[in-house]
Amino acid sequence: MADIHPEHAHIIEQTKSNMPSEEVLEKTAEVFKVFGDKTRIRILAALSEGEMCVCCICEILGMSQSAVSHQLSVLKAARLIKSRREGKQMYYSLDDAHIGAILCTGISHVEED
Amino acid sequence: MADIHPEHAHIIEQTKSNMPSEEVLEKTAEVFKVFGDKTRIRILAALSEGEMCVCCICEILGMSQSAVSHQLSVLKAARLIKSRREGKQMYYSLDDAHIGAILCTGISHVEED
DNA sequence: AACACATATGAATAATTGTTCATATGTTCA
DNA sequence: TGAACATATGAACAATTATTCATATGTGTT
Repeated sequence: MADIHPEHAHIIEQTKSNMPSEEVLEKTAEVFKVFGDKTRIRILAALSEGEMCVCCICEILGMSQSAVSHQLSVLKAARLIKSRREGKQMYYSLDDAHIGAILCTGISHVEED
Repeated sequence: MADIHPEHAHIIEQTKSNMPSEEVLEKTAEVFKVFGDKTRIRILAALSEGEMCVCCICEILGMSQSAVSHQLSVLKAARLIKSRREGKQMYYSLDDAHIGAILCTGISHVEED
């Protein structure tokens, strides 16, 4: 690590004190990490159309029930989606409006340019 | 994969046709994946305070020059940051306002609740 | 040109992670 | 209760990735 130049000391201190806490940054990275997988993004994109059962998600993604279910549990653990049982089927949906907003922001960023 | 129930066929088709293209979803996941690492989030959070040289980033994060430089190159390849040389030093900054906005959205989501 | 400084990069390693396969759990219906 | 259906989950494997170490590249100074 290079030495600290005296003229940098100020900006270093100021930046450190303005940054969010390590805990917040860590949790933020964890949230983005969950968004950072193609299968999970596809699931979220499907659910942004409305609540859906597991077999529909499998069909839309063209993936195995097991693979989808594993990813649903990752999404649920991160509180990006919630579930509701109706008879034999489980219906999943986005946990709150925030999730759809984050997804849209990311998609917009990609679509622009 | 479970069979498709006739009453689900409609929602499956409709959802499929409303979803963004596979290419967009793939790229979106890639962008979020880059946000999905604590070191990179810390770098972005530091840069959201303003442009900064590598040695300052190292000092703020308390990490080795090599580790920081590797992550800077990941961020640059994903066009989340841009760089500018001034003498011996490289100054990095967020690539555009979008990046700060995505970061803020994620942080806000974590901070709320 | 030679040296010191700031940053970048290749190779290696350890850790994390997504999918598959097999099987378990929970629900409905006969 | 037993069979069929829908979903969940544990273990294993392959693939990806973040850091470290060593070294290379690029820039200013003498």
